[in-house]
Amino acid sequence: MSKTNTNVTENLRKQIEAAVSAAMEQGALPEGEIPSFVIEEPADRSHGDIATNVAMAGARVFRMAPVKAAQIILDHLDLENSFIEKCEIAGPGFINFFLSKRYFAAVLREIENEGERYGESDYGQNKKVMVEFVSANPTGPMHLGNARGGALGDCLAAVLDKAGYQAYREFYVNDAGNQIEKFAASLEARYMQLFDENFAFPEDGYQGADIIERAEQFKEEFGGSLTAVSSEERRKALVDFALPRNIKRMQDDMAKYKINFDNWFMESTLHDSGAVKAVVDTLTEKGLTYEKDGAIWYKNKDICTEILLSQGKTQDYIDKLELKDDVLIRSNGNPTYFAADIAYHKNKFDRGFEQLINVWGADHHGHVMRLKGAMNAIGYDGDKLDILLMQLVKLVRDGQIVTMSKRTGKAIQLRDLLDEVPVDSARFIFNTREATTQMDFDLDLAIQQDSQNPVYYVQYAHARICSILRNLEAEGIAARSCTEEELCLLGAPEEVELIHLLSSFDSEIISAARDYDPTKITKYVTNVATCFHKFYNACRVKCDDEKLMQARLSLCTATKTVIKNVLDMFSITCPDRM
RNA sequence: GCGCCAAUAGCUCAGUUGGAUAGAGCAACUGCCUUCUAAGCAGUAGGUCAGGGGUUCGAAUCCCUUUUGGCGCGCCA
Repeated sequence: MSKTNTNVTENLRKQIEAAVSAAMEQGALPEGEIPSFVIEEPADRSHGDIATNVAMAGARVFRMAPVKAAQIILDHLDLENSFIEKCEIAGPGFINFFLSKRYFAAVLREIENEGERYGESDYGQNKKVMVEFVSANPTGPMHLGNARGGALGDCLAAVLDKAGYQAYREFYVNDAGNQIEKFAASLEARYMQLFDENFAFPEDGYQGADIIERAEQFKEEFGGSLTAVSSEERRKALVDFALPRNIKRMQDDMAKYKINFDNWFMESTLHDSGAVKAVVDTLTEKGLTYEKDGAIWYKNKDICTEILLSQGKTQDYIDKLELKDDVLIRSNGNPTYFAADIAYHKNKFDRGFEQLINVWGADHHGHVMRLKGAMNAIGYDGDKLDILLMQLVKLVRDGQIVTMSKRTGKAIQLRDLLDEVPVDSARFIFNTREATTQMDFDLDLAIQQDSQNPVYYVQYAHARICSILRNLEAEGIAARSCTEEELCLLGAPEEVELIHLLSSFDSEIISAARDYDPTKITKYVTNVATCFHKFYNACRVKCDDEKLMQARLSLCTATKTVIKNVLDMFSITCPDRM
């Protein structure tokens, strides 16, 4: 909410509580706990600007019909010096409040004063939050799921910043471990096949065409020099050649997608520094590991059982989960991804982040509990690690679902998407569906540059406002600050609805930050655009009444500010004309 | 088998600390530009909120259950 809005709501809550207390003291209501109640904006404006269910929520305590209790509360309610000019009892016992026009004037003046800062709040108390997202394997090109994760993660971080957190964007590069071995073997096979087509390709190798391309690039630059050396040397040379190029390609793609990570964190640094080994030693010292079949195992079952019991789950429920222990160090001496991940998240906490958010594909959900548990096990707070699970995207083209597969090499890659779809469109559309829901990405629609594409609808509202301002300026009419009296001329339903919506901008931001859900903001700004278009059709800005015209110009400017603040926040262009 | 996520109009989806008559867009039909951008707006039509049970003043929303779909249960990541 705008500060104006917040103040009104908070004051009203206190005033209602005071009224209930007073009624109880005077014996008009039976003594008891003040019930918890809601203050909200009714869906239907004829029910007022603000409504509360206090009388219904307290029906049991008050021991009387909600409508009667509501009247008693109203009798004890002191609304002097507030923005509320009228209240009434309605329906099953709601109390509806009607705001005075002075309130709407105050909202518009606040937006004018705050400008590009409007929408910010100190909700996050400047806490350092890390959002880790995309973190695609550098063994191949990024896919459509990475595109969704990128848009969601980047915009989530933006929302957190706006809500008063210090958000930090990080990309974790898995440049070590098993998949790099596979990458090496695949590269080697593709390289050797350029000289001997019968050279065997590993069964579990990466089949993508990009591997062949890298092998060909190496051959172009260095010829067949690697055919004569040992397999070990050959693989190392190929990985040293291909990996930095793959990482560079991911960085280029992310830059094109307008995502700027604060840090690209290399998994290999955790192995090189001994951090992975150290964390395994820590767990061993705590008695949480054991050896079996030549490997070192982590007692995941014990740790998770303890956590689940503390959450009130039954032993029966836990037994059904069939929790398993996990390997930290393989019998061949190599640490697992899991071991590195524990070290990585320890490292994040050690860098001073108070809250960690990871955006993961839903296919990793089996990994969530064990990682949080491991954080607890090494003395950190697993509850400060939140995993946002994102359902995978289905790509639709010409009404047909296109299945994605790295192995077939036929999948649509993030790069293909960005070649075809405008960045604005991709960033916006990926933020129109909650992370938890499966999403069909309609490629034809996203490419379409017309009104069906939601981002154009919002941008159009902004361009329209700019056009109005331009036209009036050409006639020598400049927008100016208005007096409260002038702003109180705004009273049409379309004007009131729009102001209401504008006033709730920072509460929308806070709500999106709290729920880790940036899609709330794309929905919100779409709603702002709709309300503006309705206002535009119902009320002419340019008119004979100079004061009314200026008041409407103020409303236009305030709307422009909110739309621009949202689009800027999401790194989506905000054109002045279309 | 066990677990996680989902199911709302013909299609794509909104709709949470439980609230008043369940909403948009697309598709169909009807209107609104000699005045600020028609990439817009207004209206008509379209519903067993997957089925069933429960909790209570009140359920799309919370609980149980059935069905359907996606995902996961590795010395992969």
